[in-house]
Amino acid sequence: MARPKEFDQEKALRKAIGLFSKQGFAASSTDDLMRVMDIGRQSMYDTFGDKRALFLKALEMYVTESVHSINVALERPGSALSAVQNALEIFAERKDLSSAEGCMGLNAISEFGQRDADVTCITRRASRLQRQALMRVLTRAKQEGETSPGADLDSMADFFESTLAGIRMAAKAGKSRRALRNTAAFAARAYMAADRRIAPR
Amino acid sequence: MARPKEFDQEKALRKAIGLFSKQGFAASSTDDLMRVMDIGRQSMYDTFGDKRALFLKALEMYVTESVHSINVALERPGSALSAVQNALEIFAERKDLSSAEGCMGLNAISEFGQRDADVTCITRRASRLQRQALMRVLTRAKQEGETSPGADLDSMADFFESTLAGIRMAAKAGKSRRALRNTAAFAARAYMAADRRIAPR
DNA sequence: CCGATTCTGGATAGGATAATCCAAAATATA
DNA sequence: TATATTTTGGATTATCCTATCCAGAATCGG
Repeated sequence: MARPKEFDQEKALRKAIGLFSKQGFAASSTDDLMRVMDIGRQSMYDTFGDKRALFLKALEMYVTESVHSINVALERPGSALSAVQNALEIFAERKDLSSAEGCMGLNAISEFGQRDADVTCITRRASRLQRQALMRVLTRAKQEGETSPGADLDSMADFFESTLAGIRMAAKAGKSRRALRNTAAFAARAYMAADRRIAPR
Repeated sequence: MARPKEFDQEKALRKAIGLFSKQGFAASSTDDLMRVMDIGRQSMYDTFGDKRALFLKALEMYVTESVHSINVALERPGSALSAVQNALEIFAERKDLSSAEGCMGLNAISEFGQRDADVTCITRRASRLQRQALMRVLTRAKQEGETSPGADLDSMADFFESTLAGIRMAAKAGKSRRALRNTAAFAARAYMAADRRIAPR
């Protein structure tokens, strides 16, 4: 047989995620990528294809893990609304929320908008998965009487997603961990307090 | 004397803002810029300096106007909290909130993080101006008894800023105008409902 | 030990890009 | 009209970047 690959593909991808998160796609040269991934040029092209393919693989991996970690929190047993609140507060503690790294998913949306079909496909699929989990827990909250019967779950979901994005951007903008925590806590409380006042559709 | 400049610098800057908002700094070539600004290469370099200087001028103009328009809404006479709510709802209607354009300020933060001192300086100054206006109106709300006496104004301000960022990103991610409106409305109501529950520092 | 495959590293082609230079046309004031 | 300055557009240079190619070293199974 042949010589086996010497590097850990997953680890290398994580390194690439780190660089892309910092610098975005356009500003990350293949030389930079080689350096942070600590592999040869040939290995990089053989294993991941070209720079764009590498970016898509990295993005896929990032958003999958990101959404998963949020959904785990959302699916916590017990009070549904508490799970939502808790998910927000856990989110504000994530270590990848920093000015240096930032969220690769948001960066990708920021850099490509909706112009790149492949990027959009990946982010939208992830977004859909998260939305589904969110709607499940909100529906449960309604069924169990934690929200008013006429609560507008879609608006609540929009607001939740927007809050996450806001926290991510605040982190990238250099806000302190304390500020992120405050924002999440405020949103979490606001979340519970507000639904009572929302008119049904 | 000499021949006067034939193009409107401000208009040209706005065109540049449009392109940078769409594509970011790195992905906008000088050829692209010339084309959208509809001026010659020499005129561009003579008037604005190099690409980076042009970007900084465009960013400066963008964030100044953006913050100003929000602050005008925040300083509306009458109920202070209503002004805050109204500012959110007006914001959700802004025409520059679209998947195609996006917010140039957020794009810049996303692309450069805190690594570029000049970019950071511009965005931070704008952010500070907005924060000041926000704190003024929140302080007034407190003084006039619209919030609880122990309301945590800093957290409220953090939350407000985060909400704006969240709406901007939602727009860039392709959400419908309707979703943006819902998010703003929900946040606005949440905003009023929540402060009663926030513990003082 | 041998053959097959992969790794490493450097070389290189090909294209895009930023920025400068240059010369001719245009337009203001004196 | 004459002069000075700017505009315009093309040509140019030098650099950077992506991606491929190549050759020798390394490592596995048989």
